[in-house]
Amino acid sequence: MNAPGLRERKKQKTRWSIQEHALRLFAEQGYEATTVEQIAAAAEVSPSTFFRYFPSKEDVVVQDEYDPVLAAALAAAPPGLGALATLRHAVLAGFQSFPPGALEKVVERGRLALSVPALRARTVDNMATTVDLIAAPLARRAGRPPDDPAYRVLAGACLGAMTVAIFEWLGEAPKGAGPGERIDAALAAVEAGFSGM
Amino acid sequence: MNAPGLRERKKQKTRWSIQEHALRLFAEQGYEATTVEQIAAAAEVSPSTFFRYFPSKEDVVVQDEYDPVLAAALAAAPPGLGALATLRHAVLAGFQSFPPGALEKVVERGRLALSVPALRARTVDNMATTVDLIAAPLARRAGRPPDDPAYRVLAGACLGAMTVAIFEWLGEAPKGAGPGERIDAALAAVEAGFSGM
DNA sequence: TACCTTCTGGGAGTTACTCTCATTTTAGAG
DNA sequence: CTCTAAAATGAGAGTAACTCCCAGAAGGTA
Repeated sequence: MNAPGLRERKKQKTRWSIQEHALRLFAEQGYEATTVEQIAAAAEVSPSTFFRYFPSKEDVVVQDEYDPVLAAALAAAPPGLGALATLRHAVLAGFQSFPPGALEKVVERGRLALSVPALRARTVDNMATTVDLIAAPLARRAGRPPDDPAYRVLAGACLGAMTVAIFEWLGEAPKGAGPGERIDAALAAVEAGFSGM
Repeated sequence: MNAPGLRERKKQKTRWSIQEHALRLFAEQGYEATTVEQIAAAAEVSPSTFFRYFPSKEDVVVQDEYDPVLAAALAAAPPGLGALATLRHAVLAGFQSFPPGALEKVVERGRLALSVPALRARTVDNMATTVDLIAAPLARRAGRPPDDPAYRVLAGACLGAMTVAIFEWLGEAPKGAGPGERIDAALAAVEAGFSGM
């Protein structure tokens, strides 16, 4: 019944406008040198409205769009695989569900998040909260309680490896392997117990 | 020649006083409800002085005392071991160099850092910056360049596993295995490639 | 048209943090 | 002990992120 009404469309537009202007200003002047007031002025809203759309200045950059994707991919992974194989399968599937053009934006935001300490902290912390998201379904598949410490440790190790792989990729010139392959290689190394190192 | 002079001793005392009063107030009223002004007043210094000793309110709680310990232990580890075995050895040695009474304070600060989002983010981010610290000496031992991506991924995986193990330990009642054993078990699982899971 | 809900803007207030400058305190030399 | 240079402190003003509150505008409905 709901073709989203004018109200909803306007809100979407406002949100998008705030974010676009913010990222542009961050790129031009740097994150800390850009004030919320400037962003609000550029997006033609009041500072009050800015904080209604984003609870903090950091949230304009940092947001978890990948968690639901990963959760869905984990749920859809074929049965009968080990925990690490399941995760590898899900991560690859999740990456393939991404439109190819979206990568540039991800890279830009990622680089920003990497270079500004406050943003990096938030980003890494988000990953830490993803531990449950990964550990619970993997444990369930194995017939273990969803908060099984062993599976949480496994999830932590995989997230740590993936985080480093992504940061490594972001820190490079855009040649060489894409993020999907990097992450898969990292998980493969975990699966092998880093044998030979 | 240097029995630390009066000046240095006084500074140490001031620093300690600020931190003690801060942690007490945080425990009594909560982190966010405690203002820097209150801490400064309790420690009988001016707010200016507070910021001379701690660059931010967060830094009163979050600080890296373990990195140098771990670095030293890594340097002192016996040669001939694989990367993961070296790390396990170093971590255990590092823990054993801790006075046993220090644990309670670590636990208190750890619980605080775990429950306040801003502190948790800082804590986790600190761990992320430890990747180099671990990866470089391990890579060198293997005759690889210190920024070898494979060793950075290994370090990331180990840090992820250790972080989860510590958080798991902090979240529990103080029964059961201590932090050293937890971390060692986590690293053992990594070394085994989480076989059987 | 009239009404109700939701969104917006503006203003006042709090707090973390920075910078500057005058004053005090300490260390060491004569 | 005294004088001087260096270091530490305190006080004040200023900025920016955020919060709360309230009045008015815009969207949806009868």
